[in-house]
Amino acid sequence: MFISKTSEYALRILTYMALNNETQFSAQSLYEELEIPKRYLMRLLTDLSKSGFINATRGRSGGYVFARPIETIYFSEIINSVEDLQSFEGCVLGNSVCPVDKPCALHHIWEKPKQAFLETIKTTTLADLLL
Amino acid sequence: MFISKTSEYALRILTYMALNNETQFSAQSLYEELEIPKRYLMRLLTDLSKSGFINATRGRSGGYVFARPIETIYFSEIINSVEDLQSFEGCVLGNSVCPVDKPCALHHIWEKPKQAFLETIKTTTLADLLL
DNA sequence: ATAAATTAATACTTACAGGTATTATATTGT
DNA sequence: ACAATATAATACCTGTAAGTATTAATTTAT
Ligand code: SF4
Ligand code: SF4
Repeated sequence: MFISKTSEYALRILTYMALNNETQFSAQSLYEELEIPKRYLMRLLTDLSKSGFINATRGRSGGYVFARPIETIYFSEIINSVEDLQSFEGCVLGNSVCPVDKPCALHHIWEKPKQAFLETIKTTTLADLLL
Repeated sequence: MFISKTSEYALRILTYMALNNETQFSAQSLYEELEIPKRYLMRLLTDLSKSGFINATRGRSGGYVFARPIETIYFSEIINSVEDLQSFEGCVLGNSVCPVDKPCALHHIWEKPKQAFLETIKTTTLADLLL
């Protein structure tokens, strides 16, 4: 598991586009490169457009370009736009409120890798791919 | 996301039992402590029993006890018994085979937190909770 | 023996993520 | 103007994880 399939798709799309930012991509061209079911890909693209990552232009020579500089687009934001990042924050055991007084041993055990994950996605932008 | 709800349940059950290993727990008593839908909990318990973590005894004063010393039960094994741990190993972008020649930048970015996560669950046992 | 208390097996239902289909809308080359 | 080529909106379908229901099997106290 880790992240949802839709998150994977969103990352795949935007990281691919980031390699040639400035360039305009059509849904068709993205479909040919990335292995994502076409209609689902198209729906996702309008979602990403609504989320403000990319701008869509319709019509004969339309397509998608980044709406913002890729230096400002964090992985956490991408993931959060298609699934709830909050679900990564909570208790490993899925307790919405911690049932014990002081943190159980499992809490500490999980804390390190969880923080490593969250830190990474919160501090890394699409631009970092090009380094 | 991170891990499935069923994994959360399995961990919640076994970590709770580990606090008083040797003790026998009935499904009823576990239901009263842990917040897991009763019937689902009961089915999970027989699954965990089949997986060899716990032994079930039926009948009037039946219940569940650990089938093995908790020093030998790794979190990875618990999770793997209810969902496929393999799905944590692969490419972040969900590519079954990596489409590029040499690791893309995202690969390195993800590698650290992923390894931290996998390392932890592979090296930690239920007994470590009691430390 | 019988009844009560437990787990086991099996099948069914529900909710939701993922995927598909259809129709509408916008842009542009001719 | 019109046809061609894009994206947008909306509704529907599907597969799977999660949850529920029913009945069977096992053990033990009385
Ligand atoms: S202390 Fe344990 S039970 Fe409480 S929130 Fe942390 S992991 Fe969950
Ligand atoms: S290099 Fe990039 S595309 Fe290839 S497996 Fe790693 S993350 Fe996936």
